[in-house]
Amino acid sequence: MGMGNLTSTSDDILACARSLIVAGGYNGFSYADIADVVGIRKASIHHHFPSKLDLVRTLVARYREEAKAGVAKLELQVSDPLDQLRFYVGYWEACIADASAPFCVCALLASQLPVLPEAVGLEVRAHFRFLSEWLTSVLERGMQQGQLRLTSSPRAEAEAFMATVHGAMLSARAYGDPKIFAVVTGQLLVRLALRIPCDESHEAQ
Amino acid sequence: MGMGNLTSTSDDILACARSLIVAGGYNGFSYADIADVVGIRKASIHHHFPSKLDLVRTLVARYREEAKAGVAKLELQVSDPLDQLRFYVGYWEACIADASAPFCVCALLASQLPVLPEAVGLEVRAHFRFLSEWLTSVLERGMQQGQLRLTSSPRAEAEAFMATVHGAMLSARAYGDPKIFAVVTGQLLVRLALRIPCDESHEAQ
DNA sequence: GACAGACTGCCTACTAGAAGGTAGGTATGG
DNA sequence: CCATACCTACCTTCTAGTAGGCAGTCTGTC
Repeated sequence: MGMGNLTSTSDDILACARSLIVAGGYNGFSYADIADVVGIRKASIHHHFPSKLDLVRTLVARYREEAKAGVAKLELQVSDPLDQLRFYVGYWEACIADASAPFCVCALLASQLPVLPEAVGLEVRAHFRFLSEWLTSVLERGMQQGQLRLTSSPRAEAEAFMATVHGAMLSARAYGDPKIFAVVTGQLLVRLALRIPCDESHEAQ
Repeated sequence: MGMGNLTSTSDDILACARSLIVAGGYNGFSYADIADVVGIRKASIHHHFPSKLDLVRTLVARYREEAKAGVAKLELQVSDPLDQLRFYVGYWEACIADASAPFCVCALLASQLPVLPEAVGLEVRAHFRFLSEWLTSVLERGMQQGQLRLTSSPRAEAEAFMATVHGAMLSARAYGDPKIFAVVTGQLLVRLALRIPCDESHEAQ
């Protein structure tokens, strides 16, 4: 077929697999699960993605592309470094609140890295590096503009930022309470913004 | 048999299952995997733990007991709140560095909570609550003693602390580099300790 | 102290179902 | 006519879990 459907079957498969991975990781779903949801047969999935490895590698690669596109768009639309961080955190806050995608695919897969096919592991690692580098650049710029005050190097602070966001996703899931994500990440932002002078003592949400 | 072996077979099974879960989660291992490592047959594992649910529930329950015992011991041996946090972080730093247990069992299981048997999920959630409450009490005491200066409530700060530690485990695994854990958690401790006055500007590692 | 019975730990052998994957067919449309 | 998309039917291997046997060990009773 010459395409035409705005959402092709292979897109449906990828979207379904993504949400299944977000729920239970690489070994937490099967082709049968996808077939049930998408409404096709197992064999048809193999037509689009010969092996599970192909499916997940493609899925993560696409996820990374979307992340890169999202960041690029953010860089264009929002110039203020602190606002960029706010936007990034707010994006996840919304995803977690409406349960549409309550976890980062790569963060979840990273937790099971030892049992992942190597090709997938490499994609996952690449996402971490990308995110870390972007956050580093944002923090660096915020520092140079005197808007953010860091207590250690931009790189180290970026790693801490990323780790805290991932940990906040985990806690929100563990407690079954989306609000905990905002509680944790809110402090992150306040802490970075607070450091403008060293005068009055704000109280964080 | 009247016991006697310091390490019984069921202990071996639990220890093996724990390390397999740390590597790949609930669906990342099978009875066959355990049988291979422990050197018994699959059916013998069912003799000790009728179902996988039994095995993992027991394993997590024991893990929680160990954690509680560890914290109780820490409370006895170390009185200084900041030192307690240092010790806690140092414990994990060592586990990650020597790859003996490079992830918290409950943190890993929490990431797959949606596909976990409910009984296991409840144990996992209970661990998060326990850890959060302990950290809250430590931060609260440190604040009262004027040793730690918090920017938000002890509870919120405890959640952020826990999230950052878990996220640091994840990053260490994603990068395949134990050092990243220390880089992230080091800032956590410095930040809490730094806040004694609001005078000079230290530069963290 | 001998002995039956129960219990424990582990075994071989098996099951039903689910896993990922293949072979080969059919309908459709450029 | 050929490629795409999907199908039915099948295969192999792995999955958790079961049935039943066998050797040792602990216990109570004579």
